[in-house]
Amino acid sequence: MNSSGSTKERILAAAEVLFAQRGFDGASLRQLTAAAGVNLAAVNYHFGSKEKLVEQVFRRRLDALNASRLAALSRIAGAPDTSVEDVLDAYIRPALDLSHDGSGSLFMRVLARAFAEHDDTLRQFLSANYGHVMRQFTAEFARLLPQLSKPELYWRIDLVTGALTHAMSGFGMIQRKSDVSEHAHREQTAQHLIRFAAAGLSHP
Amino acid sequence: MNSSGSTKERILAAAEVLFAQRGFDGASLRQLTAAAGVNLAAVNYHFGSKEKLVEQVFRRRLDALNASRLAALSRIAGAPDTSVEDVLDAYIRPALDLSHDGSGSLFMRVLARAFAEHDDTLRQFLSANYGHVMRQFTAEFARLLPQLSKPELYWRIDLVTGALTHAMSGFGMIQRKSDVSEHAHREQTAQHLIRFAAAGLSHP
DNA sequence: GTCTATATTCCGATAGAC
DNA sequence: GTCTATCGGAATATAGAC
Repeated sequence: MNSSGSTKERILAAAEVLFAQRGFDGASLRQLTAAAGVNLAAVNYHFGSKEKLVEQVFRRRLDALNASRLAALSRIAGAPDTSVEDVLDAYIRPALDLSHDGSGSLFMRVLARAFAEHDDTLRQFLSANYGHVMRQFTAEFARLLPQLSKPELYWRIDLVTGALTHAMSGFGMIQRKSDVSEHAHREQTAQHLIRFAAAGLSHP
Repeated sequence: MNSSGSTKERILAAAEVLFAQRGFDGASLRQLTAAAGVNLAAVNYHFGSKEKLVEQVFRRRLDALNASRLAALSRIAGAPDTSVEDVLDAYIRPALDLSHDGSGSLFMRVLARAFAEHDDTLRQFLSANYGHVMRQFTAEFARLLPQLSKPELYWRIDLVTGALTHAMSGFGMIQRKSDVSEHAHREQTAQHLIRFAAAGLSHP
């Protein structure tokens, strides 16, 4: 018996794992369809091409992830007692929750690869579909850090993005100790990230 | 007429550019030798395989880069008036200087790709050959930040590495303005990086 | 929708002439 | 050391039977 889910869904799940492990070029459709337990031709039938499959791998996660981020942000944006840490939490926690559900944790690696790829097509796709999320978060940071000039704020957010991508994709040197549960480790990661990023954003 | 340098050197230079642009899998030996103006068979003759060529691309830059970092560190390590910013400067400035010389700036992208690849062979190579550099810098940070526990310090250095890799490989959203010279832009990058990282490392 | 079979292109690597 | 020619295989993609 094949794993659960439709053919499309099984292809997407297998693609996420293999793209994280081997990259977009490194993972072939043959490996991918074999892992999904579907026929080689199924990818082109359901998605049209490998490139379109890549887009759908992003869409599957990012639609929910960024909606969750914006929902969390809307609950605190503009409030008088909101802190920089709160805004960072709204951005980071949805990604953390994602990593609890099965292979979701690997998606952050896929995202990190997309950053490193510098592929214009992919970057335009991400910017066109999810750019408004970053803009809303930036606006809230600007409200909370009025002493920073626009260029200065952009610099700092850019550096936070780097630290965040690095940490969330788990390619740091810190390895989870075997006596720490996966959940506790993720929570610890979030706390370190938030405090570090808040310090970097807020320093005089 | 072919570009300057020996065949080996021209292959290495072309490989650096293409690996940065297209990745290790994405750049083929055919594109690479065509760009270098050498015969397809030259790569296997001079390097043995594509994988060994990748190693040499790293060696060509990292030997000098890390020697320069350690030299800068040795001039300040252990001194009573050394600051966290000084140590960060010792680490970052050599990478900055590298980017002044021709295609050297692209090497930081190659390095960022290596991080994203998660390839064990490559990671072991980097750790075995250049791990001592990170250890010496970590020791100096530990001296300057005695209030931090070892795990806490490792966390923060890891996050700094993420921000640094992100910024130095230039895939941030901040684009250089046309009225700012490349040199001035790099200097500005370094200043932002150092202050940001120092804040993230030192916060209570 | 799923399959087999195949078209076409490209890959890394090497043999052997010069 | 450099070249041509090619091997053996794997890549994406598609045509057409079921």
